[in-house]
Amino acid sequence: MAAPSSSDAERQRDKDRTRADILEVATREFADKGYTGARVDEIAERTSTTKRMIYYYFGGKEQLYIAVLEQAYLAIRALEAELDVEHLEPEDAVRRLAELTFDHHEAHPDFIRLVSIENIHRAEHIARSEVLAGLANPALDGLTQILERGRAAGRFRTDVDPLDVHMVISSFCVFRLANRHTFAAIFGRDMLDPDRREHQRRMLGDMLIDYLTS
Amino acid sequence: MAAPSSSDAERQRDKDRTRADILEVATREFADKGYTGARVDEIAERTSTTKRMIYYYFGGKEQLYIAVLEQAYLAIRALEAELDVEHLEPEDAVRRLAELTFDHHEAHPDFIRLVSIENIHRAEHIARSEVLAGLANPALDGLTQILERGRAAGRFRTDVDPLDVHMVISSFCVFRLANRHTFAAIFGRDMLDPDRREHQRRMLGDMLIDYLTS
DNA sequence: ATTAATGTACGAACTAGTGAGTTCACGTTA
DNA sequence: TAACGTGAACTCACTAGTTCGTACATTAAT
Repeated sequence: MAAPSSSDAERQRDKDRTRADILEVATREFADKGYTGARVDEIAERTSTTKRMIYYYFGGKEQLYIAVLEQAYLAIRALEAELDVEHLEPEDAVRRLAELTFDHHEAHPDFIRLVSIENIHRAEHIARSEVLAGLANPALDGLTQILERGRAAGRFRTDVDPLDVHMVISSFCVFRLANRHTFAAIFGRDMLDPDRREHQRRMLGDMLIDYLTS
Repeated sequence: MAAPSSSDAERQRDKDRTRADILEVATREFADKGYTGARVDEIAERTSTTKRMIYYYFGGKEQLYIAVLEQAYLAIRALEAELDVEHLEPEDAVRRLAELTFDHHEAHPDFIRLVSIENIHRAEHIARSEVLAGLANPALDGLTQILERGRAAGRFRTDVDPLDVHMVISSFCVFRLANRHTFAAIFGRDMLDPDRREHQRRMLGDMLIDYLTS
């Protein structure tokens, strides 16, 4: 993607590439083991560079973790910004938004894990990040407009708050991934089973529409 | 409660009490810091006994953690077993069950945290526990009967699976607690705000009924 | 030549787990 | 009844191994 200043073959010294490499490996390690469980030495070993570079570029374990969080949130937000549901009827727009979130979360399990991990730590690292504290959410803005249109058309109930609806969608989509393992251990059912996927996806949309139009 | 063989004042040597004491402190520490973040020394210090006793009674950090999980799940299940909604109309029963779950989760944040933590670890400890692997769920049994009654009476849609409904209820109730911190950091809203509690509680019930009867 | 980038080796602090010995309650025996 | 034996419950100090972070040396680029 990015054109290196030097030729392709020998890119031994490449600040951006080294940083990106560290960040990618670190994301996997943190998502896999949690903040406390992650090992700086382990990250260093899986990188094409050394531990020294982690401290050189990021400063320390915690700052590296915050950088991982920032990158993950920004990437997700960038994807969300692309969804446009403005042109659809309110009902279809809600359903489409829910389904996009559904697909979206399923496609990014590492992000869900990072969020879970960050919640265990009471979001202390997000709070410490200037980038993330109060980061806007495009999906929520879209939802707000949809609900307003539906309400204006007299088709949606009037006592709904966008953030509450967002919460319902998120909770359903996040739960399937975040609680997958205990759910399977206790109930013996994999919530990500492809055979039940379509049913669950439609169920979420149905539920939202039934509620909003009741 | 339990009558000690010796007099009340000096119960220096009490196997059950020591074990229970360790387990209670350990529950707090694990729920607070996660499995990896929890420190055996810290648990020992907050206990009225010593670290050596933890190893004496439980064997090690991991076995102690599993014992904590087992106790937490059994306590929750015992509470759930008490709820009886058999006598209610299907609609009221569903709503009541959802509201009980709602209250229940809110009242046991440590349990929710332990579940989150266990999911980060891919439920490997639950899988290792003979007590927990495949533990029955009274709430789910109740729900199954309610849905059958509703369906038999021609009032509920026929394509609903009890476990899917359970999933909807759990996801909503768990999300409020489990993702409270990142949600607050990003959106600036505390999902446990008492002012919005009733609205959320009713919303969950409405959504379920609207969906089931549509 | 100067500086940015990188590699290696090491250390201070921490952490789970253990070795070895002590205290207490209680039953047995002289 | 008093000395003794016994095993469970308990204390303290220690160790082997890990983990984050850094001092110092080295290489490449301008």
